[in-house]
Amino acid sequence: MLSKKSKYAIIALIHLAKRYGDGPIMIGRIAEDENIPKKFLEGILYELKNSGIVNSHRGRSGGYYLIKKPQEVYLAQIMRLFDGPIALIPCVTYQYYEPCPECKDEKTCSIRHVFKEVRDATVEILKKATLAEMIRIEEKLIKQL
Amino acid sequence: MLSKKSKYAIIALIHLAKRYGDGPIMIGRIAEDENIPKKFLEGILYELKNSGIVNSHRGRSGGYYLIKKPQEVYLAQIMRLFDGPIALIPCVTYQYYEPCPECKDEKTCSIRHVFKEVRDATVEILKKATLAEMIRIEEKLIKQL
DNA sequence: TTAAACTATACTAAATAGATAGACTAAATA
DNA sequence: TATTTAGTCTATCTATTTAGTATAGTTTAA
Repeated sequence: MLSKKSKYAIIALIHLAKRYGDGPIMIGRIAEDENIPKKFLEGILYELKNSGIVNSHRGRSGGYYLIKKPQEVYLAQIMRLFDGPIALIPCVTYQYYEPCPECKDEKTCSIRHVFKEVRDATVEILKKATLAEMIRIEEKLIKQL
Repeated sequence: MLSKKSKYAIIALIHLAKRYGDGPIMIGRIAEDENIPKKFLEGILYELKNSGIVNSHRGRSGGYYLIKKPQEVYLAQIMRLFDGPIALIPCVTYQYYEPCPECKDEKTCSIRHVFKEVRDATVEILKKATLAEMIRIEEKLIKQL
């Protein structure tokens, strides 16, 4: 399951992406608009800042804003930041590789083979899902109502 | 991530599927061959029995055996049994549906839309992955060595 | 100079994961 | 029929993670 941290991060980033170029948005504003506990969101935005996706200004009329372009931030990246690997078993991750302790031979492991397929399919979808694309999808869904 | 329970269940079921029709296999045998803690595996096989995938005989020469055909047991089913829904957010599951508390409008939610795609792609792969198919994949991988 | 807003660390409650313990029941066989 | 073997079933334990709160700052614009 996607953690609340990832979910809130995605929601907050979409919020910022919709206002890309408008200057800093206050944490309290985002928290209220998006129904996210403010204190919790503070920590999330702080991590997003440390990883170079957003930036902030302090003090009065401060807030957070996106520094990457909305079409350059994709969900896979955000999820990896907060939840770690996207793969469902550690032996098919690139960045967090670990062998399965009970595995007899990784090269012939059918479980690994299937979960690698799952991982590849998932990553393909989550790399296409940029913030810009998320906004586009929402607009499309609204039109269809 | 896949839980150890699901992983061990899949391994044990593949073990039984390879010996389908050979009569009961002891828990201790499976545990030793597959490097799974025996007591832990007991509980797992017990759950698999209660959900009608395997059956068992007690006493001397007892053990577990598959009652469903290897081509009728697929990974999605095993994972749902031990780990719950395959979807990454509860608003796109069929069997465990729950609305996201922070969601403003489910019908136009782009996050939901993308994670529904992920879910569908994952389920498609995990439904094809029957025990019979897992054995076939392993054989293919061995030949390729 | 003050209040709004971010920075940083630490803490806690609840849930879950991974496993173990132990008493019990059934079946085979010597 | 006594004994051994192996599954049955419930309970417990411990460590980790998750989700969220608390507190004590520091910056900066108005």
